[in-house]
Amino acid sequence: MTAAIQENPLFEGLSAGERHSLLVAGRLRRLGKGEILYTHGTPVQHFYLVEKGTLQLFRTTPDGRENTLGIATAGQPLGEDEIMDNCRHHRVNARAVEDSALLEFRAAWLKESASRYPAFALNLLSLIAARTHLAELEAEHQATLSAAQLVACFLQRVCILHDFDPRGFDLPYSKTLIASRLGMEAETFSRTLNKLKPHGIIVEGNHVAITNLGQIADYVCAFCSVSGDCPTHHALEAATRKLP
Amino acid sequence: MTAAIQENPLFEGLSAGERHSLLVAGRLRRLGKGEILYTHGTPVQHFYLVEKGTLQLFRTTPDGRENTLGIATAGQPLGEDEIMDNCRHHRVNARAVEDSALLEFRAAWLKESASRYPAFALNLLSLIAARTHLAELEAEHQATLSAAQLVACFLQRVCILHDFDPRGFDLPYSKTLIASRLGMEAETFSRTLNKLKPHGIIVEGNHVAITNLGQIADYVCAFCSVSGDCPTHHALEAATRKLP
DNA sequence: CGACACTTTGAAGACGATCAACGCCGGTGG
DNA sequence: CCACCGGCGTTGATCGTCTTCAAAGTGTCG
Repeated sequence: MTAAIQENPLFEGLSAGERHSLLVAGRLRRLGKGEILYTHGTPVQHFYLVEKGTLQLFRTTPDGRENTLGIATAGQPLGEDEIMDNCRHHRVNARAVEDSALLEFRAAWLKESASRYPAFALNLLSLIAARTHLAELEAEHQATLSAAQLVACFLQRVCILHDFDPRGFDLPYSKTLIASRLGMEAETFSRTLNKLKPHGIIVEGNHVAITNLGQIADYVCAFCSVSGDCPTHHALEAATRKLP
Repeated sequence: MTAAIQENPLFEGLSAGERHSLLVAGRLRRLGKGEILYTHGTPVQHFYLVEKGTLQLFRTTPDGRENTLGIATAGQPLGEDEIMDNCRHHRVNARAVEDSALLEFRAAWLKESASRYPAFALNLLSLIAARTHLAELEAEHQATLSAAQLVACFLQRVCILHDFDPRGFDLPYSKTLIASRLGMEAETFSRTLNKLKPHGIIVEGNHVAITNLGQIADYVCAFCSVSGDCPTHHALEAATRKLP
């Protein structure tokens, strides 16, 4: 049992005993790179917690395009929205983009646990509410920001989410996947990376260096409605201050 | 107390007594056209249910643009995401675009009620999960659909949401507001309306007629990942079948 | 070594934003 | 009663951005 599970905010405020009685219901599930966890249209049977690895959540349109909705890494829940929305069938596909491990629970377990432990229900509500906020923000970004601004915002989030050193880190996923996640073509993404240099982000190959937070704020955050309240940008500023 | 409140899905599965004990905590609040309910940055103090009228939820960016995130009409909850996400301060502004009435509850009431009544907590989870799904879908649409496709999808939703006759109805809000809601310029919106005629939607002035669902499906839904499962499009087909 | 996925670059084209101008309407005030 | 104004909606011309199509370089894995 990794820290990503044990210290998951979903179980905050529960006693060690309660936590244990919830977690024993989970079964370990391993996926190889490229393996499918579930596909659009199949019955919703499980709730998952990612223990290790990376999952791609995506949809396909009738005209054959593939659309990445999310990238789930260690600690992230999977399927909670479909279960709570009383979806019988999956709305998205989930695929491992690298060798991964998940904790698998029956779908009904989630609702039962929410009914039994009010603290768990509130944690779950908090988690889904936060996800809603992110999704709404993303819709706003897609509608108002340029490709380069989207990429800059994404790179900041990646850096914080994976606890990387802002001064230099490697992209944790392929550029193709990131481009798909951002709703742009791989060509546009590639071209865009070079345009970020004058705005405080240097990308060479797979390596990213966030060199000037002030420039990034002027270039991206100034056009986002969250702007001054952006937890990601603040976290980056705090992380940078701690460094020599 | 209107039906929009009494029959709100939020109270489904609760006894009449439980429902009453929840609703007595609400205070009626009236807003005139253009009046502000709350603004970005002010403390989150209340949860609201819209009883009548229309509210615009919007953000402003540092560079002075106004961004409409949502349009809330009768029956819709307001503020539940910010409360459940433990936001202390509002992330958005809310303004009445016409004379409106709301039922106002203390913010803490929402969490207390969710803790006390598991059925209420599950309804709340369901509601927020559905909202998440919509927000994610909207992000996908913004990233992949053209302006004309966005408008066509929106007009279908408006027709179902307000229970209009698909063969002919008037737009319930100003075109400026709709354009802002869809993240496009008013000029683009205006031009776009004329392009929809060959695809099954005729707009003249404020009047909309949805004339050919098959064409709309080919033009919009075929490029959306929900496509065959789209509840809105299905509802429209069902509504059309019932008509002479 | 060869197949194949990933990445990059170039050139052409489509699309939406922007700026500008005008018609329309409802309200205000003289 | 009419002149004026501001908000709204439409239309035209132009421009920048992103997609698309094409081609070639890079890397990995069998």
